[in-house]
Formats: sequence, structure tokens, C-alpha cells
Amino acid sequence: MSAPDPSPLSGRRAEAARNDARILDAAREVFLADPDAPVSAVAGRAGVGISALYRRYPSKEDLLRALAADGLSRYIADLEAALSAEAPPWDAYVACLHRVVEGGGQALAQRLAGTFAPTPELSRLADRATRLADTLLDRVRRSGDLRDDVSEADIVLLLETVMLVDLPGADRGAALRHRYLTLLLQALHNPVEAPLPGVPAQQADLVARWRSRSGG
Amino acid sequence: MSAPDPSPLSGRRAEAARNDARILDAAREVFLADPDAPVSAVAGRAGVGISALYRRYPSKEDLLRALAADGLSRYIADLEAALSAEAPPWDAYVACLHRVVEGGGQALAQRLAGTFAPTPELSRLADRATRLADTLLDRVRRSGDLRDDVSEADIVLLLETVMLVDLPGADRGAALRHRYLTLLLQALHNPVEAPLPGVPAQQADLVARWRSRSGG
DNA sequence: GCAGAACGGAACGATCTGTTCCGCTGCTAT
DNA sequence: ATAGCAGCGGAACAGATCGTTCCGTTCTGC
Repeated sequence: MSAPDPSPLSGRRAEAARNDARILDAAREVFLADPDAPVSAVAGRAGVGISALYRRYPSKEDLLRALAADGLSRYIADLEAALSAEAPPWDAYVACLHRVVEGGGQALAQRLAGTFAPTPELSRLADRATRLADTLLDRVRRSGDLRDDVSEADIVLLLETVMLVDLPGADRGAALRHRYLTLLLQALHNPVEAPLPGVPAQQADLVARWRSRSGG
Repeated sequence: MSAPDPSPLSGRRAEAARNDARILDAAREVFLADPDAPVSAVAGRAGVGISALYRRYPSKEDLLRALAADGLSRYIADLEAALSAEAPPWDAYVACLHRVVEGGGQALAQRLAGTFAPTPELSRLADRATRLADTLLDRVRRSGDLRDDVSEADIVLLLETVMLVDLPGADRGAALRHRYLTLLLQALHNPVEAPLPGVPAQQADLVARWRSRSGG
């Protein structure tokens, strides 16, 4: 009994491991583009059959929950990286948001919010992400680079809209998202031209969305 | 035979006229929030039965076409008003975009694009709107207030994302949209902090979307 | 009063979608 | 070598959804 190589799995086992990732990647892309997409669309995008998907997740809702958890985890990782970076707060923040936009984890979790019953683990992850984002933002705020009439929730909402930009062409969408994020960040950067009207979005507005919504 | 008052219609006729407007208003709200919404949602929002709707429009697609045409017309009216305004170009432009965001006509037409077969009339309206927007933007550009590394298509895409901002609360969404539009306009205003990465969106990217899309 | 315009909403058929099921493939362990 | 089974593709099924039609009712204009 020769010990089977742990990482370079062979044959059937390797295909299964590959499919794990392919399915999650496909699900991320598909549901980010359309939170109400059918399961078959995910399988199609992943290039696998439907049963390969149902072997891993007992139901669509389980897949969505796993996806949201994965997205939040990536988001958290990005935030932690920014918090432990040595660059000036504003620069670290800019780099962080670009990674967040690139990964799409946070946006996915937000868009999926309300399409399934949240588990305790998800609530915990969401809490953690919120706290980290607050800490990071406070640091940026103290650096004086951030205009002070925008709230954390404002930025989350704005980020979410940037993530929605898309165009049919190949990677046209991703390029535009970074382009518009840059524009947004310049708007958020001091000095400020004029104060914003209305009142900032509140954290409560965001949490409210984690309760049942219809399809959108 | 006393001449019936032309405008203050009475009884059944009046209800019908009121319903005309109520249905269009309801349809605008509903389909702006969700382009794939069912017809019954429109009737429900308008407070009328389904047959009141089908009496006016032979099919859902006809309603959507009428809605898109109406939206484009409102957009065109806003553009024309801005073009004939006497305020400085930039100020007129700012006011115009706020009206466009308030009305939602342009965003609705864009969101509906691809969900039905465009008629010649719609193409004509879309062309007209594009030309007017170009003229207006050129004027603003010549005034020197607009950063010169953004294209018309960039602005359309950004406007569209602003329109997507929404929150459950009463008019919370509208207030935030104006708030974020103000932020966006400050970012678009000279002087510029740093050039944007990537290449601007092209007019062609936008027209491409008027061809068949799936639901989203 | 009466003819019919306008309406509300139930009913119907088509389509879509989540989930299950079945038969096949090709590793793996002996 | 080969039996057994993990893993898979996709057809099939049942339930839900939605566009559209249809019918009975109400109320107006004459």
C-alpha cells in the first residue's frame, strides 16, 4: 500500500477535486451576475452535469449559503491583509477595495442576502467582516484622507453598485469596474469640493437586507 | 345635449383616464425595480385588476415597449430642457442629471433594453436621445468643467448604477440616489486628482445591449 | 331602464426550475 | 484481470410561476 500523494490526486479523485473548485467558481460568476439564476446555469458554466453539483450540495440553498460564506471569508481575508499592511492607511484602503472588487466576494454575499435563511455561522462571518471594515475605515478616517461625510454603509452601497457594472465583452466588465472604483475613490478622497446632500446610509439599512427579500 | 367637460371627465370615463396614468406609473416603478416582474405585480401596484391592464396593452411586451418609449421621451425632454437652459453648462448638466435620476426614464429604458424586440420608433427615440446627450456633453466639455478622460458611455453606465441603489425604507432610495449622484458629479468635475485607468466605455458597448438578452 | 364599456379576478396552458433517478464510465484495490 | 463502486451526465418529474383569456359584475351615458 504505497501512500497516495496527498496533493496531486490521481484520476477520478483529481477530477472530483477539480470540480469542487470549478463549481464554486462558476457559481460565483453566475450568481453574481444574476442571484436568481437556475442551478442548471451553474452546472453549465462549470462544464459539469447537474448531479456533480448535487453530490456536493444537498440543495440550491446550501450552495448559496456556502457561496455567501466563501465570499465573506474572502472579504475578511482582504480586510485583514489591509489592516496588517504597512502602507499608508489610504493607500492600503485603495488596494484593499480593488481586491474586493476583483474577488467579488463581498458583493456576492450582499446580493445573496435575503435569498436564503442565514445560519449562525453566516451571521458570525458577517459580524466579523463588519467589525473589520469598521476598524479599517476608522484608521483611514483618522489619517484624514477620507471625506468625513460618508458612512461605512455608504461605501458598501457604492461598492455594490460598482460591482454591478458589466458589459457583454470578454473582460470588459472587470476593467470598467476598476476604472469606476478609481473614480469613486477620488470622490471619497479629501479635499472635498462640497458636502453631500441627504443623510448617510446606516448600518441598520444594510442588516435589514439580510431578512427575506423577493427575487431581484 | 350639454357638452361634457373635456378635461374633468366624469364617472367611468374618468376612472379609465386615471387608470391610464396609474398603470403607467405603477409599471415604471415595478419594472425599474425588477425588469422581470410579472404583469400581476404591476396591476397590484396600480390597484387595478389584470384586465384593466390588458384592455390597454395587447401584451406584456407592448406594455414594455410603451414604457421604454415613455422613458426615453422623458429623458429627451430633460435633455432638451438642459440644452435650452441659460445656466452655465456645468450647472445645467448637474440639474439635468438630477432630474434624470428623479424620473428614472432613461434608466428604465436601458434596463428594459433587450427584453423585447425594438420598434423603429424606439430606435428613433434612442438615437435622438443619444444625439442630444452628445450635444449637451460637448457643451459641458467645452466649458472645461468636465474631466476629459470620461466618455459619454462611461457616464451612462455610472448613472445606471446610481439608479440601482435602493433600500427598503420609504423614500430612502431616492434620497440616496441624489446623494450618490452628487458624489459622482464631484468626481467628474475638474480639477482632476489623477487620470483613470483602463479605456473609456464606448457607445458601441451600449447599443450592443439593445439586442436580445436573457432575464437579469 | 338598458346596452355596453370597463373592470376584477379566477382559470388555463405553457414554461421554467429544483430535485431525483438511472445507466454509464473508468479508477482502485485485491 | 476484474469486481465493485465513486463519480458523473443528463433525462424525467413535480411543483411553482406567469402570460393570457374568459366570465360574471358594476356602473355610466343616453
